Amino acid sequence: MAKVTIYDIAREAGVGIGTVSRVLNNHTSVTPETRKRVKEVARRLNYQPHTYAQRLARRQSETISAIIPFFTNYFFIEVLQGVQDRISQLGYDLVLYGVNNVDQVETHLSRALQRGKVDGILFFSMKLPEKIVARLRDAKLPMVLVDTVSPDFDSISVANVEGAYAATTHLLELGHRSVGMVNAQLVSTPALERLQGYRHALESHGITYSEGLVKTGSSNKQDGFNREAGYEAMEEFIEMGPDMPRAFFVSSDIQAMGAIAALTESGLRVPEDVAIVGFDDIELARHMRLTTMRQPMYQMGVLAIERLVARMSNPEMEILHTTFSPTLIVRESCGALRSSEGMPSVKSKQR
Amino acid sequence: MAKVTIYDIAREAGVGIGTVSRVLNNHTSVTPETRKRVKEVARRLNYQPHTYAQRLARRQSETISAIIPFFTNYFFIEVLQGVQDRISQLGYDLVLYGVNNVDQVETHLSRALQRGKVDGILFFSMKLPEKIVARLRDAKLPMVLVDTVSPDFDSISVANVEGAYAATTHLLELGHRSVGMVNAQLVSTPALERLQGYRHALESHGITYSEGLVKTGSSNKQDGFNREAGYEAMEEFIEMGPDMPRAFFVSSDIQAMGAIAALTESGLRVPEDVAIVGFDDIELARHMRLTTMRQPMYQMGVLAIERLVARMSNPEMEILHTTFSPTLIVRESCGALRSSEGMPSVKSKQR
DNA sequence: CTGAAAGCGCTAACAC
DNA sequence: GTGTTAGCGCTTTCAG
Repeated sequence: MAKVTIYDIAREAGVGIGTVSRVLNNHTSVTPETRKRVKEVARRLNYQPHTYAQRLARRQSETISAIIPFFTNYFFIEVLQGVQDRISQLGYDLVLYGVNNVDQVETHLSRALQRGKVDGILFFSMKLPEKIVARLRDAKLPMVLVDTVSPDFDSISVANVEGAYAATTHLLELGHRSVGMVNAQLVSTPALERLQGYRHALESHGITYSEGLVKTGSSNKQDGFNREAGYEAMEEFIEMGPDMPRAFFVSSDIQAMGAIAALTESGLRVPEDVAIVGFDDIELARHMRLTTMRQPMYQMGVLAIERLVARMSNPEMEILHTTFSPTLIVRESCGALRSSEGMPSVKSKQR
Repeated sequence: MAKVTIYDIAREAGVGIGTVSRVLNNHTSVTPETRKRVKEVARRLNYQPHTYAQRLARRQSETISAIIPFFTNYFFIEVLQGVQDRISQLGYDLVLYGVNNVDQVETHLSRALQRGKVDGILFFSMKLPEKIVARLRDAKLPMVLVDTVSPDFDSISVANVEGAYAATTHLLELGHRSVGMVNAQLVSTPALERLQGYRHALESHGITYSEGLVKTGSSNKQDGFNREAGYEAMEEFIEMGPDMPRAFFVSSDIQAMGAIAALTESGLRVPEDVAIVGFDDIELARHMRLTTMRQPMYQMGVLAIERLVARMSNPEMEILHTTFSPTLIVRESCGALRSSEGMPSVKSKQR
């Protein structure tokens, strides 16, 4: 590999390195003529600037890091696409710190905090370790939170209350008077907020909220946002027998998968016997024809980068919290669509 | 943020910067005493080395980049976990270039090739642009291919022939004499190899291979590895009427999803009427109870990094191609499990 | 406009 | 052992 430096160019073009630097960085005040000559030589020599020499001299890294839990799966992958697209348009590099378990959060954050390494951080879907907050603040490193919130930093998230309200309302407007909820553990903020939205929807339709109609299941992996928990919760509902609601708002699509499995195994059909609305719109949801609340993941990623860049260029900017409204995606699981085909599930046809 | 440099430390500790550098880099030949003192001061001043100054001086980036198609979704996410875990153990940074469409491949590759930027590249699941090969070779930048192959570079991939053979054999051993295949476009190497394995399996069981029993569908997005193509292919089979095979090897899980939908919509049940075996073991497969060939994705990621690091430290090393054997995961879609046992519980199906 | 020179912060070769 | 001195390759004053 040619190890061409600006000195080589300077020599060849018969100018000083300062001038070379100027034309390469599109600075003003260089004669069109010399500019042309330098550019010409640079191309001929196949010059490439050395990334780290630039970063050192410019005192900025032109890179952004993302600390992201791998286990959120589809959500993160979609958001990441938005992040990636925007970031590369802006000419930044993305260094990824994927977190497989909570212990890695601190390690990775520390690395990202290494002096000069990154110009900004995106922190995803996890609660920010308290001990880090202080370090972060006096490191003065711009950071924006995605899918999680803290008063100290900018954030991009989803309107959970509103989304749950819309989901529940949809079921109500379909004529259901008894709507249950399969929720995740209340230690999780999204779970809490979605419960709120569910409850509000009920009440503003003149229906009394009842604790007995909200179940969580015991599997607490990922705060209950998992398939088993959904399965277990629905099993409990099924045990209620005839009193069981015929419509459910489930706090995540992945739980809805479990819930539907439980239903199917008990000979209950979706949506003929039971209507389901989920939350997230993971890829699975489309295949399963699940009605659900979609989060604008790609846009969230794009905005996250834009917000971060904005803060980088103006650290004194007021802290901004943006929430996106999820959209109701009507498919078949809620029964709103009249369909002769039913749900294309392997199991639903086996019985 | 404290902008502490080794000069500050040197002054405070009453030594030269050389000495400071030595103790910080755990070099030999420093009196235990001064070593202790320097470390002490460094900690007190909360010193952090400047990443890019180090990289410039050391002439190595301690970072690896991955160029990876986002659209392979689940596969890539799993592999990435292995990559991430191993990479951070080794103390490297991962810069990610996610590709959303083919045009980005070259852009991203060029960026990764920027002088000094990375010590090595991981290139995933896509065919390497010819024009790049040359540049890559004389950039002398170590690169390993994952899930794709080229004679010029190390690679980690999956034994497609073998996997397809195993899948087909499984169906054959279940008693099926007529086994069809839903394949992807033959322009894709994996598709070609999987066809080979299918054919070999047939022939070594004394069954004549027939072209009429292999269908692809017309949707050519991602070389036919998509849901619609699977759906279309299966529709064609269904039109065969009574001559239609009752068992199918499908070249990817995502196609299998489409195929199953087509079957279900025609009133055919899986596995009672038709047996299906897929390939990949994406997350969806578990939920759909799809029998399939699992690729050891996490390990592939780990090995990819190890291979890359090996090559970085020894560029003259002979080029190595490693193929992993996929494992047959028996679930319900193939009919091997007796349905009289009832539906397995959700939990028992978890990995 | 442009050349020379002084850093950016660290590593490493070289004397003492 | 340890201080000194060159770089690493580029950006950015500062004179002219």
